[in-house]
Amino acid sequence: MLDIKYIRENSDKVKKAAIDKLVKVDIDRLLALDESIVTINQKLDVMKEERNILSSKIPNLDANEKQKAVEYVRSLKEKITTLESEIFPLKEEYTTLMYLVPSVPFDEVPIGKTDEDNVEIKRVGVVPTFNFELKDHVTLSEELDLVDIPRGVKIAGSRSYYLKNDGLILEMALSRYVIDKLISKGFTPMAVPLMVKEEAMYGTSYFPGGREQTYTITEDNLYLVGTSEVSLVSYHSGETFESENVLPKMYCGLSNCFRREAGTYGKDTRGLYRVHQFTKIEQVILCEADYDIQYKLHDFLLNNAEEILQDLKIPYRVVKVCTGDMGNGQVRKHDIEAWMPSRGKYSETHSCSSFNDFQARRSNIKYKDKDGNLKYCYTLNNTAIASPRILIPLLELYQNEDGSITIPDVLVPYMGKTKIERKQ
RNA sequence: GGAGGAGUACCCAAGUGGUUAAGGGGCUUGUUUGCUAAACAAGUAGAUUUCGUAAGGGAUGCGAGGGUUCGACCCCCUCCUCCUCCGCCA
Repeated sequence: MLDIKYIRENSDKVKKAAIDKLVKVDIDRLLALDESIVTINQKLDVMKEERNILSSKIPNLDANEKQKAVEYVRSLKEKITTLESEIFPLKEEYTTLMYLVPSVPFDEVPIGKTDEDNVEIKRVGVVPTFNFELKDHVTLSEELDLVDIPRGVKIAGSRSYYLKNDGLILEMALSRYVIDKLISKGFTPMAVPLMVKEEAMYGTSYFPGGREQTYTITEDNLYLVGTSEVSLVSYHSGETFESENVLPKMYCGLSNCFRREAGTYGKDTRGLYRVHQFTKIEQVILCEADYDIQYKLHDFLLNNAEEILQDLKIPYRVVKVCTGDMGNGQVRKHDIEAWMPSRGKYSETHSCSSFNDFQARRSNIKYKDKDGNLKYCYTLNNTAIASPRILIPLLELYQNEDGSITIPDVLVPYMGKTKIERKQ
């Protein structure tokens, strides 16, 4: 959510942002509503003041005067009620529009419509060549009994799977290695609620836009999170930090993530790339409302993810995400795409975003600055590791001609072995 | 799941329909005394928004949202949170 004052004073920028982000929202209508609401509210305030003054005098009046006064205030009350019923639909429309208004991306963000317009800024690592025919992760994991997709589909429908044997251990090893790394960088590790209230979904700006991607538990009015970012950002919702000295707050959340993947029917159907339920460790930072601080922390988050891929010796590229491929609230975003041999291309494994105060405003997270002013925090997040998607490059790049998988060096201590081999 | 109770400021807590939401503790400032400290006095109800160059005024605000009323912390409804007891349970 943006500050209405900002929208009033920068309507051209906001309109351009909406066009660039492919968001349909009528800013002129919003501003007209804002003006009407303010005008009516002013009238209401004057009438309410009169009502308050008069009604407070009523107990001291004699019977005759009292009756007159009550009648007058009653008529005043009717006018107030009428005005309030006029303003109500305006406020509703205003709120609906406010939730749709996107944040204004930084100037550096490329303008474009889809992920094809994202701009590659670097490639790291060398795509290896093999002198034998490569198997894809589905074949490898079937042969080594690491994953069972057919039975996942039998039990839970399409895009479902079982992780088995060293497949599970590998995921746990990755998780533990990543958490240890992030702890060493100052993050507080957390396991988070996977089911959250609607406020948390709105507060992190996944709602109203992302409703159809979200699993709903109707009976209890709860929602399954698509990322622990929802729970981590909401952790401090409604709170005010007493001083900027306690910032930044750095958290990493381990969670299962649930995504309906509505509208992706027929897309990425093979294997573990696009599934309804996965495991992810997410980095989240709340920081001061300062461009430079946020900028540096964004680069820090991005670098952490890159280090993880470098440790795993997975070749990747980093792209600047274009306006059309950005979320509503994001002002700067980078994706990291890992090389996936079976897809023959780099594909997204990490996504790093800065929000300015877009989420903090909705979640009401503030801090008191040096001068005692209350300000909304800035929020940022990035993937640290998401499995099973990361298993695609991992299994495919670490496969050997005999069908075994070499364990990356950094994971050996967590796996307790150096190879996954076919059971005899 | 069943039966009760509670939510007021940084903390405790009074307030059951009427002007300015008691009182403690803590905190801040001041006065006093040789120190730790004590006593006394004053200040401590946030936050949002609107009008105004400003000084200052208005509206909202007692867990959240509605309702009744001329007027609601107080009465009614819904929801959230916490506590006690019973039942169930990894």
